[in-house]
Amino acid sequence: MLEFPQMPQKAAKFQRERDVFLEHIRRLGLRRTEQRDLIMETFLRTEAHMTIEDLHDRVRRRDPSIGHTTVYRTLKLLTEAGLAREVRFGDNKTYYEHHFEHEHHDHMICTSCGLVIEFFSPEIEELQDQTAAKFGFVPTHHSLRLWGLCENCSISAKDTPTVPSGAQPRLRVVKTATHGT
Amino acid sequence: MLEFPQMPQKAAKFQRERDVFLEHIRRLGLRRTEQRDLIMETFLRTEAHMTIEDLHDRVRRRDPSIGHTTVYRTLKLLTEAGLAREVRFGDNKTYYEHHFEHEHHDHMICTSCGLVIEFFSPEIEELQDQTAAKFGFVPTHHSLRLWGLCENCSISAKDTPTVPSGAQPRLRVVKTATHGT
DNA sequence: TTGATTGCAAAGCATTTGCATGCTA
DNA sequence: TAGCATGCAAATGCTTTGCAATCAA
Repeated sequence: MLEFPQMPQKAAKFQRERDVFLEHIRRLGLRRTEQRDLIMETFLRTEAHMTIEDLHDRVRRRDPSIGHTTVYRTLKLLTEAGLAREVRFGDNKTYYEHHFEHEHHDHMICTSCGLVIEFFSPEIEELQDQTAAKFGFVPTHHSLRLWGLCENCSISAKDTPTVPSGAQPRLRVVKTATHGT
Repeated sequence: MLEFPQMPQKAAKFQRERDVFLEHIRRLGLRRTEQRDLIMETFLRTEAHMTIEDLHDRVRRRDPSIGHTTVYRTLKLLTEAGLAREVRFGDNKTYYEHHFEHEHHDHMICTSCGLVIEFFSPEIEELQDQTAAKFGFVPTHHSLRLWGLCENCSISAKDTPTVPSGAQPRLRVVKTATHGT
């Protein structure tokens, strides 16, 4: 069981997420297993975008016998249940982020350091709907990603006019900064 | 050589595109070959989003000996030269679209019939920049995709409350409808 | 003549599937 | 006890790489 000392609201949220997962499994006539519990718990306690491989590594620290197939299958269940969401940042990797009781948001990805900023703009959402309406299009969901340089990297770039560049940066930091305009 | 009877402006554009490609190849110290010419020409004359496999099929109608590897490599050159652009519509396939002298645009994808609508909204672009600026983020490029039902499919859905659904639709139509608000 | 290009086969990757064994309910 | 779950190995599907033969400049 996940423990959140001094963080009762996180513990409560985990309870709700676990209930959603167990209910999803029950509804499909599936079974609760130690592996699924461990994978769910590990996913929920990790506050970052992570790939399947990241998650598999973390899970194996607690149970080295778990295979990657089970991680794939469980992450699919978590996604179906609304606890996880797939995201892609253009580096040909599939990342997963927490989705339960998370507001919809979009992403800015720093192509220099890999920082990912989550943001939300009600104005952009509104304009998307208006634009879609002009084509008689009824949107159900969307994806907006901005690539560029984050504040730190654009300052560095100013200091060093010659862009070092070279290898693609590994996405490594996640800064959650959701707010309206 | 591509021929465009009664369409002198298309012929002229093809000239410019071919020049860009040849110049790109020359600049890199590479060589002009029949295969590259044929692939470029086939790509340029096809007015649709196409996968590598689509393009390979078309190319083979004129020269069955061309291998898929060469198509991959040439499409990479075309992309570098600014004539092609990779796009993804969420069906796990990589599509390529014409990019040369095309205005930037985004996509709406009908999840029922596969129609792809290209659109452009200066207001959305402006708001993206403003939103990025709030985070000190300097965007270089972006991707916005809206999924939902196109006009025809949302009308059909009204007539038939029970959505047939089932298999994922194959993206099959491209309607170019670029305009501002 | 030099070195880039080609097409085949094979290798890589990420993800999925088949299947015998193991384990929930 | 029935049949879902697991983990391995193998199969996919897409893309890239190694390499010998070929060809452009």
